[in-house]
Amino acid sequence: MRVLMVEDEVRLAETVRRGLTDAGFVVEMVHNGEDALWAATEHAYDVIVLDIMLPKVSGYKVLEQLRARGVWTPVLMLTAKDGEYDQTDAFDLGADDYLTKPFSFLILVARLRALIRRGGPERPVVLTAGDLVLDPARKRVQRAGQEILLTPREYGLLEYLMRHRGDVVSKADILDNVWDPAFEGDDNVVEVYIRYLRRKLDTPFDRQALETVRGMGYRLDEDGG
Amino acid sequence: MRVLMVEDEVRLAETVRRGLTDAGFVVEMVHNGEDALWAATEHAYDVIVLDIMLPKVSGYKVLEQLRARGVWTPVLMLTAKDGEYDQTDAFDLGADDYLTKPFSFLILVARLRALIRRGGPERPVVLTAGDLVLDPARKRVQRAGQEILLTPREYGLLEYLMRHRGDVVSKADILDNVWDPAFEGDDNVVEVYIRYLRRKLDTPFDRQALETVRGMGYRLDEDGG
DNA sequence: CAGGCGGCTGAGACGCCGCTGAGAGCGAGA
DNA sequence: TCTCGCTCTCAGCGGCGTCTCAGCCGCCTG
Repeated sequence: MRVLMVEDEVRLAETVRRGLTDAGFVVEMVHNGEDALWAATEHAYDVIVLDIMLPKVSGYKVLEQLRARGVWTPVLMLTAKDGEYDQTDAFDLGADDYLTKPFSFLILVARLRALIRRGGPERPVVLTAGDLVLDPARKRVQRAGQEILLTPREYGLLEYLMRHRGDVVSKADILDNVWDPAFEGDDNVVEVYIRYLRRKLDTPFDRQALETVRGMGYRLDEDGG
Repeated sequence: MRVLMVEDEVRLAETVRRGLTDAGFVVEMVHNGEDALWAATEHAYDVIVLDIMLPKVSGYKVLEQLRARGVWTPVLMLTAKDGEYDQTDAFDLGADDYLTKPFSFLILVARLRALIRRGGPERPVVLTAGDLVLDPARKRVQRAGQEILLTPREYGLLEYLMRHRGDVVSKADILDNVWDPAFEGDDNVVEVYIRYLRRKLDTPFDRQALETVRGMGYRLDEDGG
């Protein structure tokens, strides 16, 4: 279970490394495209985790080079929501699977296992929390099997919360990741949209998935409340 | 498991050959269309991997010739995203399956296995959504058994929607994939053509297959509305 | 017990999104 | 050359979605 991790954000890299190690992977870490190319050609890995945004050589270039050199190790690519290759499906770049930042660590592990086990890609799956189901591809949300109609902003907020289900996320985090980065308005919008979600997801079902953690932010219950 | 590989890019050809050999295939390699024709008519292969961009005789011509000569070996075609046959679905050229470069090696192997095993393409030949039927080979569309006449642009849009039926596709996605990549105009064209399709497919039958998902895009109902 | 702060809520203004009809431009065919 | 069909542009509109605002509630602290 040897993993090559290519990621330049040191903080993120470190936490992921620790997590993967705990999960039983042997992790090799490099921080730029050049080292990645060298490591991947020199050693044999079961899977490569490749950030698309890298200094010097972009992740995409690395992948291209690897394939050109006959290295066919499965590659899971990390893409940023607002990055240069924003809209592009990472499959188009020849990756075997991909995740969009920010991503759930558990999902990362599951995907890596799937890549190693099946030697094949797995389409991004649906996110669940109890009887709450969100399908990113279809932009659909269900609670207890019943379809819930959301506006784009509501959907974006819920997707973010579900990708971090169980975690407390601050209003600042939410604003950074769900709203336009240039958004300059008040935190209050988040409160308003949390309310909208509660009206559609919690109240009608007499449940409480969206929990307020006073002074800290919000948490989406892993079991759907 | 005999594979005939037709590819002129020597680097790529070599690495793929090595990979396929490792995967247990017996690989025969030729580098141009003439040799491909000769080899394919002279020997029996389980599957042919055919690059569309070839010196002398194009991959498309090779395929045409093969079929004309009664060689029905399954063909997996390799297409480039920006190539001459750019927008064209390789299915339209009579291929049994195709991959766009750059491609995942694992997917290539999976597709080849599928082609050999099932003796047919991975994807169904005719696309359906309820009583909506689209035949890519014949460029024909029917609703409830009744033929619908579409202009090329309308057809292209519908085919794209049907290949992604059930998913929400954004206007940007549509523009990228149905319109000329260099198209610089307004999103509004998409709205206009959605309207045209609705007039022909939905209104006369009092149905609604084409759903607007405000702020996100459009979705073709899997059941035809 | 009082004050303050964080979060909740209802109402409402504004602007953007998508829809629509008309028509200009263009190429193919008569 | 004229006609016809297809593609795309444009501008007006209606309405939904987004966000602001002000007042209120309740928790926490001193």
